[in-house]
Amino acid sequence: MPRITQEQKKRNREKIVQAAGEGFRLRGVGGIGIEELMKAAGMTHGGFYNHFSSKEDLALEVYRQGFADSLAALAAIREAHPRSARAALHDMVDGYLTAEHRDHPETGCPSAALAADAGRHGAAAQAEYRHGLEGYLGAITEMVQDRARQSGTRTTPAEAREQAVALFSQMVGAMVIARAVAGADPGLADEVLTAGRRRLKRL
Amino acid sequence: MPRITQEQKKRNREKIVQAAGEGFRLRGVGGIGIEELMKAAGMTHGGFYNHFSSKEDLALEVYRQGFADSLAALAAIREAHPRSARAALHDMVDGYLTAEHRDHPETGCPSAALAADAGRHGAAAQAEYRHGLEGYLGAITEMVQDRARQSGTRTTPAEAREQAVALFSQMVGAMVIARAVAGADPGLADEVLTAGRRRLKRL
DNA sequence: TGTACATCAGTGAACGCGCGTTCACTGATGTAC
DNA sequence: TGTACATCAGTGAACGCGCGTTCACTGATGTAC
Repeated sequence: MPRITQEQKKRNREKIVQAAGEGFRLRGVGGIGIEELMKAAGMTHGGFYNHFSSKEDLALEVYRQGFADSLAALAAIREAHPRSARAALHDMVDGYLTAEHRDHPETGCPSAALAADAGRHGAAAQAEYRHGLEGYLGAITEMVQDRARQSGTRTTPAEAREQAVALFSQMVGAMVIARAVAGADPGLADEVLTAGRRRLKRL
Repeated sequence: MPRITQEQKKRNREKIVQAAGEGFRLRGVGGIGIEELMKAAGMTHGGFYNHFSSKEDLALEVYRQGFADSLAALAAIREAHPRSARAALHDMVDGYLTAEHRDHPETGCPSAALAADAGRHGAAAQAEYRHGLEGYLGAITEMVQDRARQSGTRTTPAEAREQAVALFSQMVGAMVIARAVAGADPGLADEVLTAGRRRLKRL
């Protein structure tokens, strides 16, 4: 049957990245093989190297796209609250620390699902992760600054940044722990998410 | 040369758990093989199954011992500050969110190094992790209660527990993120740890 | 206390298996004229 | 616009490799008498 259209090739590539985005998040980069990923994308495994030079190369693309998606979602939240960064931040926290997000790592935050992997992989993976995280932290920092401005509080850029970093750390930590115990003790997992939500909204 | 003393067997088992504790934390449970672990413990791989029924069985023992060590370390901190739970909590945070801990996962907190693995492994691993975490959260909750009592603040047990859960989530999240970016951007990693320390000590 | 023997911890080769990657092949697509 | 041919994306078999686990073997230990 091959050869196929250039557009079809592009679509196939996207399907591979999509399948890997979900597979890597669910089971770790090392936890799912290329054969299974390609099957999920609707192809056989041999063609993988027409799209990527290696599995690690695919992982980089997954990080890139994961952060791009997260940033887009954050931008949508901000646009939904043009007058209140405080409301946007609350929405962000409430959307993040949910049972839905906990039970579906495959479509969720790349940091919560892949940060441990990133730390263990090569320099390129760490660089890609760092770049994505920096962008995400930048967006949260802006939200914190906007909130301060809107409430008339005086806040230095360094303070806003520090608050954003701490806020994000807490969201990720609560999600990682909630997922680790979700199977054995859903009540404890809920408690972890609730504690995070309540504390973060008290600011 | 075999057979060996019963005491020697016990010591060999401990060496395997020790090697696995470090290897699993550094590279994940799936990231290091039994042959390499046994070599690090000073043996060849064939004897592994005289001590454990499977690799997963070894992972359970690593969780168990990791939490036991963490709890013991926490108890030591509390004993060093018999009159001030506040000082003990500060010590805990300052000891946890350090570059030293970030750069040495192999001897550090099991949650920061293994929680992502725990969530992906079987029911037994999750149950073991849950049990260890529950014990650790209980100890932190006591410290928060002590602090409230010592400062004359009125705090319900539920509030203390919630604070403990949120506090621990934040410590773990900051460490996971700091480790993910440490190789690519040590400055950012430091910033994450510092933001966590400052925010947690402001309570 | 001394002797005979059953036990069993560590050794190292072997097992089946799945992994990431390579490759010869196919035939529709893209292109040069 | 039509024709001839080079390109190349997907296929499926094959590669070497490392994994978790098993096993026959060895010989010092533990035990029964």
